[in-house]
Parts: sequence; structure tokens; C-alpha cells
Amino acid sequence: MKANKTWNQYVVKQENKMLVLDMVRANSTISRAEIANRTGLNKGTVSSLVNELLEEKLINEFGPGESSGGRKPLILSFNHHAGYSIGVDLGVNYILGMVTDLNGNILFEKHSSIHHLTYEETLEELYQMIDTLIAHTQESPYGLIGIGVGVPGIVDKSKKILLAPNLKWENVDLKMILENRYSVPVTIENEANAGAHAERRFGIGKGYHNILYISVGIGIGVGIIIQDELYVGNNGFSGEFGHMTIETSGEKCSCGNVGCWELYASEKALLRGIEGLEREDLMHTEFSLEHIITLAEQDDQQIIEIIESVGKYLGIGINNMINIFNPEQVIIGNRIAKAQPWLQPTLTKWIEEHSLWFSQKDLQIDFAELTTHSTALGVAAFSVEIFLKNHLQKVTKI
Amino acid sequence: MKANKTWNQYVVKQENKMLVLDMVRANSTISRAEIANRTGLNKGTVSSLVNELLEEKLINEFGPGESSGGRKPLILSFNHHAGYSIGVDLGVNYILGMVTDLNGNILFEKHSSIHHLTYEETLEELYQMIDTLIAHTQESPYGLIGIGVGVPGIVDKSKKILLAPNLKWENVDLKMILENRYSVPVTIENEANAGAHAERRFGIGKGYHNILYISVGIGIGVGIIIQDELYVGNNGFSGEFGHMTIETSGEKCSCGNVGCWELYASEKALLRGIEGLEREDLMHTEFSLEHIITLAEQDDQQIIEIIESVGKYLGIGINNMINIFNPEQVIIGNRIAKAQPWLQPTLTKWIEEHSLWFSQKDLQIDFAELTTHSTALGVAAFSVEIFLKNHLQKVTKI
DNA sequence: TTAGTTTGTCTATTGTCTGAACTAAGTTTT
DNA sequence: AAAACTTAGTTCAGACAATAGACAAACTAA
Repeated sequence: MKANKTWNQYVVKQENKMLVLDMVRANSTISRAEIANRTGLNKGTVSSLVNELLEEKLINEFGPGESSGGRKPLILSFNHHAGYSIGVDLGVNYILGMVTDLNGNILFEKHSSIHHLTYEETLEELYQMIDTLIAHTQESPYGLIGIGVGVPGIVDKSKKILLAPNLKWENVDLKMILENRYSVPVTIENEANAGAHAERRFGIGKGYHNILYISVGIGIGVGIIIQDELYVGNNGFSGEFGHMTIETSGEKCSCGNVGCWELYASEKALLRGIEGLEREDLMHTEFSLEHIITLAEQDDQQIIEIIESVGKYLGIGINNMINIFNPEQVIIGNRIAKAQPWLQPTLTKWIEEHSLWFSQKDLQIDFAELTTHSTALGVAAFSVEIFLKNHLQKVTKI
Repeated sequence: MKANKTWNQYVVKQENKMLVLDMVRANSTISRAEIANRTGLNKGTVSSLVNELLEEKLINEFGPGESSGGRKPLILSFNHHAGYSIGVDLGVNYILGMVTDLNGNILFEKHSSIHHLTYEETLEELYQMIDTLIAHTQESPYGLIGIGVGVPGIVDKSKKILLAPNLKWENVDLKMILENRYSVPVTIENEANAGAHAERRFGIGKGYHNILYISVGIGIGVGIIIQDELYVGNNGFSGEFGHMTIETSGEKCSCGNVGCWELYASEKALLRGIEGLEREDLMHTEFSLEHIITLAEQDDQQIIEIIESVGKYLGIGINNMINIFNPEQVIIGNRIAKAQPWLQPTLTKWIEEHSLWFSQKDLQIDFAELTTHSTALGVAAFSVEIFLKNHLQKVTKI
């Protein structure tokens, strides 16, 4: 049985106020009358809710707009300067941090490279990053409304980092650590989940409701958005698509399973493919995705074949996901998106040839728009949404 | 942006009334006081809602129950005789129909075998089945509240049957056909979805919130329950796990894909395995799952090996699903459940050895309890829920 | 008998949404 | 330029559902 909450007039008001606020956020300029039309709420109700939001500095009123045959409407817009959010993408060999306004516009941004740091050193880097970011926030009604951190690992429902293999972190309660230090709400989220959210809010996923965001970096992670909400599974561990078996008699994976998808369709797979070539000219370099793309641009056929193989395997896995989820949109994100020109043809070909016709109906396959910024933008946006929700809860009685 | 509805006092009342009704349905006997305690609603609110439900004949009041140190409580219970529901499992070579009360108790049941019927003949059989079932309903306040039909195929969001390959049906609007004929609300649902719902309401899935129900028959279908709600995907086509590739260089499947899971882990796989044996004693019979189980019971090692192979492949696919969904419970249902004794060991062994520790945490793997009845029970239960929801909507203003 | 507990009803109060009247400020028609 | 119509936004009485708290009923325990 659904663990339902009870309903009363306060809940009604809070929900309606959120509805009005969402309407203003979704439409950069809108009038009271149009809100009433679109939500179905009474004009009077909208008026009073809007006036409260104005007092709370969450929206602004500008002068009159264009008339449509009668009195000119008063233009409202979301006050995206009411506070600032910090988003940090804690990568394996970098930290990307940013300050955004409440609309996800980047106001300040900083990138540091890190290599083989201990847990304590990483934490120290993180503190320095956040300190710098805080120094760059401006005066505003609500100030710093929260800090979000995206991590390449498993985050459980209480937002504790259970396992981040590439960082070699285990059981870290980063949320508590940062909340104690900075005294603002902290959100910890898996990088794929954050990326999915960012693409939906700000990127190529705008307007879609059921999205699979595939973050292909060293490994593969998937952010699942179902009916506009992030699906995190029973304990928060969903989206481990990377360890889906696609080759029953395939190689062993470090996860204990065999034939895992990410062995064949990730950056890791690309690099291993290059190694396998045993080409003199590629032997002694510390190879990276960027080098590979440069070679592909020079029409290096061997390299292109390897990328295309990854494209085929991406197609296989994506095909599985389409059959399972029947999503509206699949977004391929993270670093691999840079290889789009060589990946896309093989990938889409595989899907078109191996997918059921009804699964391809209304299905959109896209590459990410925000690329390297998606994780940080996503966690910053999570903080904003949590802030707005908490704010409305606070100003409404109980 | 979430396409939210607006909230007002009527919605509040309707939701709270549903909350009270759900509480009575979930607990066979309960008092007003306990409902108030458990829901958090005010005693007076509960009293008035209960009294309305009593007038509407949806619940019954019995005499006083046991005192706990004060006045004896008045015992309430759900009036499961307020109406009757019809559930039909339209299988490939059978039709199973039943009349249930509002609690899913089977009051009458009928089974017919069908073979190689045309569309029109099948429809005629279906009519006869439903006519017989209707003749066996009793007098009650609300009468026949709905008809549900479970089909082995793809049902879209408007509940039209897009494709039922084994029935050779395409684009059949069975809902409209039956509603025109019987003038009661009709629910059409995929058999795996219906089975999932039945196991959660009445079977081994009681109390779980995130369930994967795997219906393994001739093919494989999966019913996905997320946060107590059936997930149907963008167009209603989710759960086509059967066509997930687990063997990249595997055989071609009729769906157009290669190495599909259901080629290796279904009843079809079992039968093909037996054929491959080319054993004299098995050559001339029309082989069925029942024969196979009889042989396994006689300790026929060749047969047992084949079943165990299917068990292993089931393990592979289930493992994938666990990584993807992180469910609370996986239920293996439909006909293959009969082979549980031989399937379970290999299946669980594979999962234990190939799954990440955190994915196995809080994970329950079970075999279905309702076996052959799950689909019909599920669709009957869907009808009940739709009826109750519509009823409350009707009696509340707007 | 008395005091205390639990169940359930009743009533006044609170607070929200709604509809309708109303003001304000524009456009279009005559 | 005046009149008629449109559209935007405010105000206010009315409806109604939940709540708190008083109250009655019915029981237990001492």
C-alpha cells in the first residue's frame, strides 16, 4: 500500500504555489492571466500566490507587456538572482566547479587537474575549490542556497558514497562532511544521474519526460528519468547498465561478472583497442581520447575502425535499453560524445536494423549538448530545486 | 515541467477518502481510531469519511471489538461483496476466465483450450467465456464493475493491442469491442504487467515496492513495478526484456535482433534443447513442459542438464536487470515456475557469483505464488482499482 | 465507587479556493 | 471622438474540508 501522506489546505496551497512558481520558471516572461489560464487556477488565487512570491523575492514584476486586445498584462519573471548555487564535478583526474544562478547560468567556473591523490588530499582540493567558488558569489536575498557534488560512483539513498572505484573511495559521508564545514544543504549525486538531470533541464533533453542518459567515460553509467523524475532504485543503485552482460562467454570484468557492456563500449574499450594494434607510433605515448580523435580526424583507418566497433557495441547496449524502457529519448553523454562523427553512423545503423519497429516509434537518439559541464550543472540544479521546495514548505504553515 | 493538476478542497477530500479506504482494504479489520492514528488524519475527519463510505456500501461496520483499556472500538471492514470483477487470461492455446470479488477472491473459474483459431473464432470463444462468467455473478450493490483481459503482446497507452505475435493479432482495439458489447469498463493489459500486479497484491510480492516480475513462458515478458506503480514506458511498450541481447554473436531472433535472451532462457529454449538431444524416446511426442518435468522428476540427467542451462541463462538476464533497476524483489513467474526445483540452484548460484555485493543487498529472488492464475487475477484487480478510483471521483464534486 | 482510558461524535474555527462583481487599461467599431 | 468591446488584475462573500478541542459513551482497573 502506498505510504501516502494526508492532505489538507496547507498542502493544497503549497502545491499550487509551486505550480505557479514552476510556470514562471518555465516561461521566462508570463502574466498572471496566462498562469491562470494554463494552470486552471482561479485568477484570484493566482494573484494572491504571485503577490506572496513577489514579497519573497522569488519572482520579479516588470512593466506592462504587449496588449492582446485589452489591458496590457504585467510581466512576471523568475528572479534567478535570488540566490546562488555551487556545483562540483568530482572526476577521477579533475575537479570542475561552478557557481550558477537559480536558472543554471554559469557565473564563475574553475577547473583543476588532480592525479593520484589520497583521500585526504582530494578532500583538501575540494575544500579549496569550494572556498574559491564561495568567494565568487554575489550578494543576494538568499545567498548560497546549496552545494552539489557529482561523483563517479554508487551513492545510496541517504546520499552516502558507498563506492567510487576509480577514486578508491568507500563509505564516505561527504554530505555530512561538507554540511558541517559550510553549513548549507549539500547534495551528493552520481555523475550520470546529475548529467541526466542537466541535459533535461538545460540541454538536448528539454521537453522530454522519459530519458535515458548514458554517460560513457572510462566506464558506463546511466541516469534514468521516468515521468520527469530521476529513478534511483530501491537503495539508489540503479543505472549500473555498464555491468550488463552482452557477451555470455566474454571476458571477466573487475566487477565479478563476465562480458560486461563497458568492456566493449567505453573509453576503456577504445584505449584497449589501440593497445591491441601494437603500432610503433602509438606505443610510447600516454594515450588519451583526445589523441584518438585527432588521429581519426586525420583519417587513420585503423583508429576509425576501433571507434566504429565501440559504436556498434554502444548500439547493442542501447538497443537493450530501448527494449527494456521504451524511453522517449536516449542521450549519449560524457567524454565519448566527442567522437560523435564516427560513432553515430554505426550506432544508429545497428539500432535501426535490430530494433522492433514499435520501439523505434517516437524514439529520439541524441548526443549530449552540455558535454563536460553536465555533471556540475546537474548537481547545481538539484540544489536549486531542493532549496525552492524547502523554502515553500517553510513559508507555508506546517 | 511536470504537467501538474491543480489542487483544491475536492481533491483533498478525494485523496483522503481513498487513503481511508485503502487503509480498510489493507487491514481486514480496523477501527476509526486506528485509521486516524495510522493516517495522521483527525478523528473527526476519519469519522465523516468512514460514514460516507458506509453509506456508499463500500465498507461494513461490525459490532464492537476487543477493548484495549477503554471503550471498545467499532470494527470496520472492506465490503468485498459490493461488486464483482471479471478477469480473463487470453493465452496462446487457452482462455482462463474468472469472477472475483473486490478482494480478488475467486468465485467462479473456467478454462477452455483453443487451438489454431482465427481472429473471429477467438473472439467468439472470448464472448462465450465472458457470457458464462457474467451468468455466474451474484446480486450486489454495484454489480459487474469491469472486465479485464490479459494478452501476450504489446499494448499501447490507449490500451489497444498493437501486436500479439503468437495470437497473430495486430492493431486490435479489444477494449472498444468489449465495451460496446458489455457496457462496462474494460481493461486490457499485457500478461506480464498483469502478473506483476497480481503477485504484488495477492502473492509473494506483498509489501514490496520495486518489483521485477519475469513471466517466462514461450517467450519472456517483464512487468516492472516502480514505487508501487506499474511502469509502462513512453508508449506502453516497456518490459521487452526478452529481446535483450546477451550474446552478441548469437543466433538471429524472429524480432530482427541477435542473441536475444528469450532464445536461451524460455520454455522455447527448453523445447529446442530437447529436440537437439535427438533421443528416440522423445522424437515422436508433441512435447510439453509438463513432460519435461515428469522426466526430470525421474532423474533424467540429460533433461536436468537442459533445465539447468536455462537456469543459468535466466541468471544472466536477471543479473542484468538487477544492475539496471536495483529492485527489491525479482519474481519468476508463469509456466516455467513449475521447474523451480531444478532452476533455482543454478540460477541463484550465477547471481551470487556474478553480481556486485551492493546490488544483492536487500534483494529477494522468489518464484511466483499464483502461477497460472496470476494474469487473470491481475487484470481483475486492475478493474477493481479503476472502479474504486472512478467511484470516488464521481461521488466527490468535480 | 471512582478515576482513568479509549472510541467516536459534534461544533466552532481556520484557511484555501472559487465565482462574480468590480476596477483598470487597453483596442476596435461607429 | 465616443461608444462598445476585450483583456488584466483585485476584491470579497460564499463554500467547504480539515482541525482542535469539548463532549459523550463505554470500557478497565483499583
